Amino acid sequence: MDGQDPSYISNLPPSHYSPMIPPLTTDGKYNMYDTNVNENKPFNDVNGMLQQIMSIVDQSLDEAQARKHAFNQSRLKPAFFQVLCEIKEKTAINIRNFPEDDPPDSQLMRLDNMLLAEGIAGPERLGGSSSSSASMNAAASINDDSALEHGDYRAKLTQIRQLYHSELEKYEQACNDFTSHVINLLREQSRARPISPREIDRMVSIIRKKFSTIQLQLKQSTCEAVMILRSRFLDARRKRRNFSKTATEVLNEYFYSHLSNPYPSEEAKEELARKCGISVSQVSNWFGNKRIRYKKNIGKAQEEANLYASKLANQAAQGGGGGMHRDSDSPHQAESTRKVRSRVTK
DNA sequence: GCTCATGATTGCTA
DNA sequence: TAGCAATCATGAGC
Repeated sequence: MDGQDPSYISNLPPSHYSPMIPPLTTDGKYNMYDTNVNENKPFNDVNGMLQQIMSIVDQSLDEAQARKHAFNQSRLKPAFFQVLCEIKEKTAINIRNFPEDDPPDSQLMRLDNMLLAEGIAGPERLGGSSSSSASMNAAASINDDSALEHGDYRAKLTQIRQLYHSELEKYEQACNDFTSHVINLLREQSRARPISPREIDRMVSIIRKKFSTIQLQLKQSTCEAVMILRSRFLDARRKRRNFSKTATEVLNEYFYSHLSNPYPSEEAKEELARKCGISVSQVSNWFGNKRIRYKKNIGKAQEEANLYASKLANQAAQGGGGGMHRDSDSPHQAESTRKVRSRVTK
């Protein structure tokens, strides 16, 4: 929609324009050379103003500037432009209308939440993210190698965070620059064209939407980078580490001292996890593997069982004790004992 | 490089 | 949902 195309006016009911608009020529254009139109006619009626504007493209730059200046001085100009703005609102401009109060994009919200959770977005936290830190701490508590990797992980996460913020800043700067440029341009143009403040707002909104699409892509690629980093550092299969000797001993001691019921309760698992510096799920994995491998190789396991039995006997003789509860401490365990015995003899 | 040990994962069952 | 069984992937010893 520009000021040189009068088509939107011709679509209006005659009451809107007939007294003002010059007669149309046979090819559908306005007769710029109508004898009633004086080229130097001052901007003192709407018909004349329209004619002056329509013919402005045929003039030299100086002439056009002079006419534009005179036009801006006209007392009718504000009302005239207001009418034209209303016409634009009611006609062609509606095609470009879009809902101004879009619901928040769910994908964007998911990405924002993830970036927050990973410590990429939001205020910087010591040690990076809380969730990833927790999982990394569990992994890193076993040995120094893991601790080093933890540091490496955090360094890489910080790198991603810095890159994300620097890119985000660039996008925001570019968006603001471009928006203010367009606003200035439209305001300048509004001196000679019917551009309402609402139309400017709409244009700003369009620009912001375009830039937010770019931001979305940035957030997506940042999330991907974090995912790749996490899978590289946290993929347990690739980074499998044997538990420390102490941890294995603690677990074996519990296993063989509860051989008839090698099913630690949640509390026992937590205690074992704390003692061994591993997670509860690792304790569960260990007992799962241990039970199945014990069952498969009961001969060899028996030797190991004897070893731990004598060790426990020594501890008992010295008045020590492992601190963990023994077999048949509870009715629940007695029931479990029956269960495991029937399973092992399957 | 091969073999065995071992921690983790997956699919299934009760 | 916990546990079993099979399997994968990696570590460690030789």
